[in-house]
Amino acid sequence: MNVHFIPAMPRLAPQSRADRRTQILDAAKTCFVRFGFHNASMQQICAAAGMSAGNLYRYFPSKDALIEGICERDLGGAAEGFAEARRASDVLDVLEKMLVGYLWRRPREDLCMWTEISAEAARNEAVNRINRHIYDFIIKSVADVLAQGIANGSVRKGIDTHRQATLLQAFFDGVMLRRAVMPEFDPRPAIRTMMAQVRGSLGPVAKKKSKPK
Amino acid sequence: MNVHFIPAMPRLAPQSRADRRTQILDAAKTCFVRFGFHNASMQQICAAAGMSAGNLYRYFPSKDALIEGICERDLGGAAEGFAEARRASDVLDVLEKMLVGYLWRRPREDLCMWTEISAEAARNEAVNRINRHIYDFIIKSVADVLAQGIANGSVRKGIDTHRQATLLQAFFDGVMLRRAVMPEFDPRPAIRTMMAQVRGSLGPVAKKKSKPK
DNA sequence: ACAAAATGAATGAACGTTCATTTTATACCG
DNA sequence: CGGTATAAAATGAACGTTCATTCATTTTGT
Repeated sequence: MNVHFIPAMPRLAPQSRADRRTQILDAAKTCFVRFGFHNASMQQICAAAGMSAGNLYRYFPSKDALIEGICERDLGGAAEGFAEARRASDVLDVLEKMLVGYLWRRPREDLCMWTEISAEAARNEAVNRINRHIYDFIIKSVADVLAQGIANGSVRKGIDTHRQATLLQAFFDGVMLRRAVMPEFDPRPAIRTMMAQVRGSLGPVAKKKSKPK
Repeated sequence: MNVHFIPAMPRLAPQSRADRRTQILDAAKTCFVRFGFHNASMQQICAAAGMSAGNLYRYFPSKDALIEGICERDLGGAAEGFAEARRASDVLDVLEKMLVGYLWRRPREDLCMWTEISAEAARNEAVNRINRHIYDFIIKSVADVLAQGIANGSVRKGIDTHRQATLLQAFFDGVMLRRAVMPEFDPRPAIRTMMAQVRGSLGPVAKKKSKPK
């Protein structure tokens, strides 16, 4: 029995492990959207992933871990978007485009998923941490974009970028929730109106009402 | 055994039935907030209501019915608030006060509850109907209040009241969700900033930038 | 005497997770 | 090349709970 020792063989098909994980996350996302986080059973997710329960648990230690996985993946995508936005010449324009991109062009399932996660975050410690992480990232990114706008003249000086980011974030969440609940809701008019108002108060100075120093 | 017949006695302590129902709804609300809709067990709700399971089912036929009951009750409360708002002289002021009232002064548990219901509405037919009913009512009420503002001069003419209502509603939902998830979040600065921007675009005409006809 | 009100143990289904087992793929040796 | 050893990959039945709902029975109020 005793064979030499540690011949070792850390075999594992090079990228196969990552592939399996995305395959599982895709299946989980589908199930969570369709049935909700609590009503989706692991067996359903296993079936959707074309895989046995025992094997799935080799890649994710629990149902909660699946949410974590999904969030991390989506967050990565958002990071790219913001990186582009910071390079734009009119940042309010690009913020509006991003809103439309996430709230309208994205498949509605994603919005349902995020809504689900937000609700879950109100009482699930682990999910709450993830949600805060995402929130902090978005607020920071939007504030950065606005600061960039101030630097390049597309946004008025002296505004509180953090507070404005909070505002836009709340609007985003509200529309997300609405569209998750009402598939027929078209968020584009609301987005256009919202950004028009934001431009009114953030846009480059309209030269008016200056207290002479 | 055969006693006369139908001596009948539709006894039931006059208001007792309604009392029991509110008692149950209060208990259910507490549990839903603390554990979430799916994780709250009927046995917990029964215990909180000080009542056996069998008896509870005499008043509500299912767990879903409890959600319906809670929604209907809260909707009644909101109706009163809007009725007052319509009588105000500065409607934007009163809308801001209502936002603070619902998003800050109200116990956070209510916000958690509504968030829970919204998420559930994304996939539960019955809850979705209720949610739409509430949404329609709020949009209509806010639009009415704005129309009243136009009538009494506190809101600029020519705006699209329905679209503005949609905007405010989305903002409301977003803040609700944020506060449900982050107990320490203080929504008042965001509300103040939001309403300042709304005033900028809806307030009585600031006499400026008029294209001479 | 009687029915409404209330009880709470029982029921049966469903769930997340585990584990003893089998399959698959590769590395090593002759 | 072929055979064997090895461990990773994968299986799926089983486990122990938990839960919404029911119902035979008792209590209460008139």
